[in-house]
Amino acid sequence: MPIGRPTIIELEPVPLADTELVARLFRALGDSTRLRIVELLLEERELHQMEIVRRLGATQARVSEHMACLTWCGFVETRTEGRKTLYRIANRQVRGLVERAKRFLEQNEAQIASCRRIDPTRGEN
Amino acid sequence: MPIGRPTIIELEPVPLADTELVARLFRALGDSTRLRIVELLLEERELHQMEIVRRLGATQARVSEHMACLTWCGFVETRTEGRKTLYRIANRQVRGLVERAKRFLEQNEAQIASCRRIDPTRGEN
DNA sequence: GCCCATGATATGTTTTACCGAATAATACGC
DNA sequence: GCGTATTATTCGGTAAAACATATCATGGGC
Repeated sequence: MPIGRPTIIELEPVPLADTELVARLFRALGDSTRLRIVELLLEERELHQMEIVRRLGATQARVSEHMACLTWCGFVETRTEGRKTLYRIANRQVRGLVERAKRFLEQNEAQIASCRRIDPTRGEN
Repeated sequence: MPIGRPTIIELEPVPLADTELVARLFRALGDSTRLRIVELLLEERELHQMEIVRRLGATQARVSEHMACLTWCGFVETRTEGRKTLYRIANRQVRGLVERAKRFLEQNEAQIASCRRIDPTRGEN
């Protein structure tokens, strides 16, 4: 390989990622608690768990489980410091996904808010 | 109101897309039946409902409901021709979202596949 | 060592929403 | 009009998964 500008990594021709897995990924971000955590971390760079608990006003157990999910799935990375576990967003793609969703929402906010299929009890706004 | 070019409706200055709504959007794509429909339409450009029913091997009622959801939320647009309703992807953003998700998945496939929090019965691969 | 702060896990309950089956509405051709 | 192809709706059952509560594990500071 010749020396020169960094090689542009050719993206594999999409290994046709099983649709079910893509759906799972969307579901991972489809819970509002998890998404609030992600947005918090996008703003704050790095937080430890109890701080997240405080900001969300959720129980510690709940946050712990969601952090495990987010970390396991690769959205978040951890680092230990003393007793604390510090969490941060794992890579740029996460922000990209969330921002794209927000941009889509700008044009479909009302529709999505009132879709009876998704959160039936709350629909009919 | 003066005569002339149609007024561009000013979108409200983004009511800071409530996180809950973003989560809802992700949930809309987080169902594998809906996502399969979306991917079908991304490939085929335009299909009517019974054709989708055939390809998915799902019941008509099920497809009908999911189409309603996708249309209502703005992922899909419809057009009537004779008795048939033709469906197509509403805009480029939809493809963008799905492709970004797939690209993310390329690096986290195994993790997401085995996340016990998301589809517990199927986990533990 | 003990204590306390932090985080993980286990259990039972409740909510969400997907699904199949049956039924209804609609529109077109005749 | 009648019959049929297409799409929509309703309802009961069920599975996924979020949640609260309680409990356990770990690691520092003293």
